[in-house]
Amino acid sequence: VLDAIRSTGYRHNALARTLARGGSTYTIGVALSAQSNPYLTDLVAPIEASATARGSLMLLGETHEDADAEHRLVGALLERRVDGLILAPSPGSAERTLPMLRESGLPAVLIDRAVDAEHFDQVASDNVEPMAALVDHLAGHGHRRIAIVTGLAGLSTTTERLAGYRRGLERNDLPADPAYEVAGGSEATEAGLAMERLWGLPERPTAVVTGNNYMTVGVLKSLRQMGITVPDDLAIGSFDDFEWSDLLDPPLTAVAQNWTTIGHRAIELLTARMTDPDRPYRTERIVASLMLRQSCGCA
Amino acid sequence: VLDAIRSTGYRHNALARTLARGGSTYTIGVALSAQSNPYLTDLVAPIEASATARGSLMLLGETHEDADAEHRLVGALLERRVDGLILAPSPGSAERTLPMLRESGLPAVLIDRAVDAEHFDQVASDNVEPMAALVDHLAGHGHRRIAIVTGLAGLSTTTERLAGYRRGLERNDLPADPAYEVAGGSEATEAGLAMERLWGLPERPTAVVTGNNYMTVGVLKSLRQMGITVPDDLAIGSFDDFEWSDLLDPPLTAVAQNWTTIGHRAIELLTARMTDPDRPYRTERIVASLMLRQSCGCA
DNA sequence: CTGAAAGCGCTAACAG
DNA sequence: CTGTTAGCGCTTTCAG
Repeated sequence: VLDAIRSTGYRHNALARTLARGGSTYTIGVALSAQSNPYLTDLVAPIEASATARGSLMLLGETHEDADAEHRLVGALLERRVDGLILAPSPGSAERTLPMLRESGLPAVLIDRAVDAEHFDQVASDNVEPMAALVDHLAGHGHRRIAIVTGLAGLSTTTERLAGYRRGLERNDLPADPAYEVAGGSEATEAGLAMERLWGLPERPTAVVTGNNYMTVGVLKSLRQMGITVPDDLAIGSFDDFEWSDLLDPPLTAVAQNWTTIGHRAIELLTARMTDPDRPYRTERIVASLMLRQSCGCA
Repeated sequence: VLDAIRSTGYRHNALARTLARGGSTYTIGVALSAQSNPYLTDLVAPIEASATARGSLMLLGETHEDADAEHRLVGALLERRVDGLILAPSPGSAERTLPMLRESGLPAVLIDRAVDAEHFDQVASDNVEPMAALVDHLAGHGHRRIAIVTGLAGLSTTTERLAGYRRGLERNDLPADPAYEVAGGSEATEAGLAMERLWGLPERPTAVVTGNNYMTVGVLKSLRQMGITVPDDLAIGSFDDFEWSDLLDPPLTAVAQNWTTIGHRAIELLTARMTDPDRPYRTERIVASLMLRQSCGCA
């Protein structure tokens, strides 16, 4: 019999089994935009570890930060009968994807952007306080004109980090100047342009904070191009850290999100919900840590 | 009827459909070690784009660079009836995974490490010539004692890059000194130690090349710790580039693998094989480009 | 052209 | 305890 198995090249059909059992597929869906998440690896590692532990695989899809693509993707995941879903909601998610997901009854947890605490488990970085702390630190170095390059409008992360920036200004008795809040589009090129605009201001800022890693790169490059010295001409603090930040010139002061923890908590919340669908929804905020290096003016 | 659909919360069952049709699952498997591939995003983007184009999703799994884990993973992928597989073979793949894969008849393409041109389509970087070119360049700067920090023994990439290093030495009439070939274990910490050993040599090298990005980081950190100035005390050239290499201090001269192209070609070869299972096997080598910056001694 | 029936590869609940 | 049968949710074929 076993010989026959060998010679026929027989393989168990997991699909048929699932269908017959009416049970689980041992597959969990992960929907996010890899493009806008360079920390994919960190985030996904704990998810995959936990998946492997229960004999599951990850069905990975790209949302492309697009409500439509996301809707299709989640639909496809639903049809493939994943046991659970981890989703980094795109802008516009709330219109169609989230309602659909809710009605489907599929255990799901939202990551990165916290958008619906009423109906979903969520895990995201605390964006406000760490950004405020970054401003605190810059103010502590004596800066009074601190600007920000903000991300794409409509993203909860953008809103929250901007709020953190303003909170930071306020509690250091610094005036909030709209001219110092420039849009960097969450991406390098636009952020570089935004930086040039800031530098062209009659009253230049002496320090700047950026809303994410891509914008940091854009700002750094445009600074280098303009021949501006960090931190002497301009101090800089980044929201989002790089793996090689201390090899940069100068080493970059940054807020490091704890992606591994986010992934970890996400998969924990997901398994919890899979075992008990009726438990109350939780939104967890993960602390992000301020990594003090030299771009802020520290020695 | 459509109302009923809505109210029942009906969803098409893709599994049942596949079973009934005996057709494809519209899922392609991707098996690699994310841990050892920081370029995951670049690599995966074209794969996912192409998958999306044909209405497929990616079933992603980790090999953990472990023959056993890899074997289980590929088995699970097979049972889930993926339409095709893209695999970055771990060391030891040839013992069990590749034979199994071969017998299964599943369209597959091997990436990153070229290990079996007889029975598989493969896509990998050209490792030899770019590494030799890096040595050429260093020799051109006048260096005569050029060392290498090599990767894990047994990996085809390690072997090939070492071969490239030796070819580079030879064609510049430089002697090959075994003391200058130190093992960095493909990972940062060990590479840092290897660098210290190199520096402790009676006849120190004046330049060093590294076998991958992790080892580059390790070497750079250990250099910084030892207070060695790049490129004055020691010139350095890296196999593997970083997204932010030109922001490093000094900007890093590196061989940049073209991961996007690798992913692109992989998915092309895969679809080609899916449509014609009997076509001859191809191994494609993707050119890697030498990015000249300052760590090599260029102005 | 609509409607019933068979079957995809399995598992679970039956008889024997 | 082994062997048969029904049925998971679909698609396809074949009658009506």
